[in-house]
Amino acid sequence: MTPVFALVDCNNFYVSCERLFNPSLKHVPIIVLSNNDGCVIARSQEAKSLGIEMAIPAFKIKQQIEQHSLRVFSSNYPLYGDISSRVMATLESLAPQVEIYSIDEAFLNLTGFNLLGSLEDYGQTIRQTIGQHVGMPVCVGLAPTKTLAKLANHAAKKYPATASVVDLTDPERQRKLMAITPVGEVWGVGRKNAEKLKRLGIKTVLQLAQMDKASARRQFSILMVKTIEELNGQVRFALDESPAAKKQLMCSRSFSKRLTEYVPLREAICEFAAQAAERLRSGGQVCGTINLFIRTGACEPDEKAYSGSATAKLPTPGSDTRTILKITTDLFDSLWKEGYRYAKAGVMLAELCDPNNVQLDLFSQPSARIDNDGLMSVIDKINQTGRGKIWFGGQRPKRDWFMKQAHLSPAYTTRWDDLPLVN
DNA sequence: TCTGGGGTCCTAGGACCC
DNA sequence: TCTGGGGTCCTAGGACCC
Repeated sequence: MTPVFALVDCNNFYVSCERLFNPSLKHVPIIVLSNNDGCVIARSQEAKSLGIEMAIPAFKIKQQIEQHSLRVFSSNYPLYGDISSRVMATLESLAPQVEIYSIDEAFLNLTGFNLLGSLEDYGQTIRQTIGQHVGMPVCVGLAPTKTLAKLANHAAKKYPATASVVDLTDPERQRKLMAITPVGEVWGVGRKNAEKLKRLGIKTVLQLAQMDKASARRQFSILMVKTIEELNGQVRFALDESPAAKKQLMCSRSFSKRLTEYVPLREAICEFAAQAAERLRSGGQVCGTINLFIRTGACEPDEKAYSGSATAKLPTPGSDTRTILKITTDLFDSLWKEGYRYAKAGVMLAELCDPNNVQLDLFSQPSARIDNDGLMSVIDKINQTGRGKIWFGGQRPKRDWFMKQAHLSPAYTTRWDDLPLVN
């Protein structure tokens, strides 16, 4: 049976989320900024047409923002996350197998799925259903492999004549599309490898599909070979419905201003460590090691630069904020150096594992293995009803180093006070 | 003044073992 | 003392994704 994968990808996802509850934003140019209002991470079609580039720092386009009355938003992840889960829930009702690939896209496995009409009709059904249930515009690409489905989706976005759905199951159609698509558009071919491929004379996707696999293995990696095979219709990347457990978890931020004093930086680091620990517990995991990094700014060349990183092992894997804070602050004391202007820091929890599957220390007492006094779960429960109700001594949530969010929209769907009103 | 945050996988090279 | 081959494990760095 020929495999059929669909890739459903939301159009300008963050921008579309902002528009859902604010109709005045339709048809006007909008951009959404990264954390700290740093750079552009989403653009409406109108903003793209104005030539606003992806990932450009906001300060560089100040003039364009004023000139074209661009509407600017800070990223609002509680809102985007909630809209995302609604889109995914709708998709789960439309296909037998769904792999949530990112916040705004999902692969469906439609192999052998009994469709009433054509694949293209089903793509339109998906679009209409998500439009009706959530109000989110999406594009759908259909093909025998994930890599080709990605390509089909790209075409559905790029060419209006496709009505946002492209069925790329026909080999002749695959060839035609691959011949006019630059190689850098392929899923898995990034900027570096696209440049390298071009130097080898491979400029289109079709040329990559026809590349000699042995030569691809030599000059790139096994991933490039798999990508070539996928472009030729052979499934090398299967649908993954239940992604593997996380292996590491990070909480890091740039500060809204440089930190030069010991205490505020320590508070920030404690905050990151506590947040990371909370996420660790919410995933039902424990961690074996903790890594801390602190560093100065990268974009001020005349400033004294310092970047420090250190790792420590937990005596036994755990997820207790008290333990994690203690180790993190010890690491901080080993890294801290006076006289620098710190711009960013982060805490990474690694060697994550299932608490029931922990490799025991020969000499550890069972009671010391897992945080079992119940304190953490009580704190988590309380904090679930509103962030930052309870915190530990070293933390100072929402201090002035906290990220800049000058253009934040309301949390329409996740905070009672922000519910939109209908008059 | 101002350039995100959070992940995964692959490879090369070194240490160490037999 | 020198040399060879084969293997594992770990780490750092790089590339990719969104």
